[in-house]
Amino acid sequence: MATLKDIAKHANVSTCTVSRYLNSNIVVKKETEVRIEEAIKKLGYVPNIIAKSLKQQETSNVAVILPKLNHLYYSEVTSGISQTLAEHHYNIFIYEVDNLHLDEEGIMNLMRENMVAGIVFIGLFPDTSFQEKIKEVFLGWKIPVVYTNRCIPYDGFPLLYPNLVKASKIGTEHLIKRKKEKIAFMHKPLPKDLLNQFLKGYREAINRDHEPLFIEISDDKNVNKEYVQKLIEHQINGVFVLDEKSAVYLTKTLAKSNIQVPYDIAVLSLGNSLISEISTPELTCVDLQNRVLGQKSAEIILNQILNKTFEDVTVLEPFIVEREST
Amino acid sequence: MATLKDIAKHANVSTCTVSRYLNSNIVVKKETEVRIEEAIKKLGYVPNIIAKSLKQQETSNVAVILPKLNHLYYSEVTSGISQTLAEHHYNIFIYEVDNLHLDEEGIMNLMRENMVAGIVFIGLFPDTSFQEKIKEVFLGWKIPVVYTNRCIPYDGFPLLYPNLVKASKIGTEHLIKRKKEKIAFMHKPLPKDLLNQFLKGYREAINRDHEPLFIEISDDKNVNKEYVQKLIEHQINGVFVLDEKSAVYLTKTLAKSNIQVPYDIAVLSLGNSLISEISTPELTCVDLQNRVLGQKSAEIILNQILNKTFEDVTVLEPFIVEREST
DNA sequence: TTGTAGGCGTTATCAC
DNA sequence: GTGATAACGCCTACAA
Repeated sequence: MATLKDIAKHANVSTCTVSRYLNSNIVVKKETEVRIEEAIKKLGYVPNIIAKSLKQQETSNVAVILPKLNHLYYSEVTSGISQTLAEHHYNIFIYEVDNLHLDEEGIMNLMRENMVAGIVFIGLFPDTSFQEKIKEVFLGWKIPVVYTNRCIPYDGFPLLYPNLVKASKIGTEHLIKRKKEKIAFMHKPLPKDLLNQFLKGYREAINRDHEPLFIEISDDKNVNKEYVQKLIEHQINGVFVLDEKSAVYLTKTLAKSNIQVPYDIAVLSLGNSLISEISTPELTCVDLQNRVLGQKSAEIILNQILNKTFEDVTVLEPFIVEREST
Repeated sequence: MATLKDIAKHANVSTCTVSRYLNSNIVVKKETEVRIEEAIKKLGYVPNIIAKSLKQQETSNVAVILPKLNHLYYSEVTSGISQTLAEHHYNIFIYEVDNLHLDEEGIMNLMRENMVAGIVFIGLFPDTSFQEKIKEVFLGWKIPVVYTNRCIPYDGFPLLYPNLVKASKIGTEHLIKRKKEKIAFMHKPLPKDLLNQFLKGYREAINRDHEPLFIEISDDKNVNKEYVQKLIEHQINGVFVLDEKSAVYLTKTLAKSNIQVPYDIAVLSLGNSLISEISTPELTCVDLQNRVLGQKSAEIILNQILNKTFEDVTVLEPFIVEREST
């Protein structure tokens, strides 16, 4: 494989002339340029980024760390990241933590070993011990970090997440607008602080004399008649479901119970992926702007790398996508 | 950041002792080991893979090149790749070609620049001009390559795909077993060679006096009543749909037309993602083993890297997953 | 068992 | 405008 040296020799100039020409650091004589270009073409020269990275002590690789890729949420966010990074000629490493068999320390060492230019954590590591590790990386080793989609208080490194309080609020308001005033919340097991945010938005929207009904779906189950029974008992006519898959299974179960969606009970889900779109009936939902989330995450990483300013906390505004289920 | 040199100095040994100790090339005196370990811990040493890669002229980064990540098919295959590669401590680069704004030459140069250890192409580049480029990379520059999920004749580089003829055959057979003998094929626009494979499997399964009905769905449309009308005209009672999303929209449209699935018309889709699972009714489908496809793709790359033997062509066997739509 | 030194392909600091 | 030379951090012959 041809190297810079080979090009230099072939073009009768020094390596540094070639290097500077390629990086547009200097203007070279037209004649020199021609000879260099010719040599590059003839020898099929391609620069070696590894050598460059070693010399410059920085790579153009950004790591994305997430639980799993084969999920519409994560792949959408990641695709957004990938899009923005590609525009700036950065490469993207994917790490699925479940596959890594590494503890937090191991993951961080992996990042350092590979000299990644930045790290995007997506919705991960609820425990605070890891936050300390991330802070260490961010503050100590000065690796740009973004924490995407964990709604935690600001703690020294940039955060980026959707406004969950508002998501919950506009979702609830939408149901109320559809004359569904007895509204239940359905959700898979969830950290308490998250749940509190949803509760807050819900409270802001709801009539104060309406007793909220929170229904937690076991992690090992889908929504079934048992859950629908609860809805009936409480004379619920609107349900806000915190994940799309559960929302789908809810509508399925309602249909089997001869309960009409949205006439008897309206269903609104959080998250607007293909799932909501293809469900029967198609689900009205709160769009959390997943792709934008990814794009902005990448932007914040890039701004850090390029020493530009960036927001400590970026909050995305959710919006309603109306379909058939409300 | 501490380097090997620092460790060596701190432990009062030479860099090469440390290096060889770390790479388990030699056994060192217990005492030396202790001193080295102590230095590593004290200085927080992490090896620099970039420098290592430069020296060894090889990286442990494998590139996955695909059209888009935010799709259940691609993300599932990629997750499989990621899983197997992670087990062998390889990193994975993701390149979404739509975002790259690079022609084939540009993509290949990117691979060389980054000195990737291998490349997995997933379902891409139907035109043969690019096949030539890939062959050049594979044979000329000796970068391990796998071509995943393009059912083309063997042409010098390893191929890996599901048995589409069989997929089509067992799908058709399943419909026949359910007493649905007037079977239509529905599909989005498709390269002719692919279509021929499906046709072949179909022919092997079907009664010879049954005239096949192929329905192509416009790229800009979902299945609608117009298509259902065709089914009725031809007295179809079973449909084999070549993509899950279309299958879902077909069942939706059938429901709206008061046609019962599976009683009046059975529907069977190709591909077993979450989409088939959550559709109403849940779709019987042909599982193409997407995750396994990814895993095996990674294995073939690894075998090439490690100079082990590997199959030129690997064909995966599809199987039926029975749900409610047949 | 351990040390010395050269080089992987680049860029950067000088000097000319 | 251009060139020589020294790094970047690691591995590895070869030497001791």
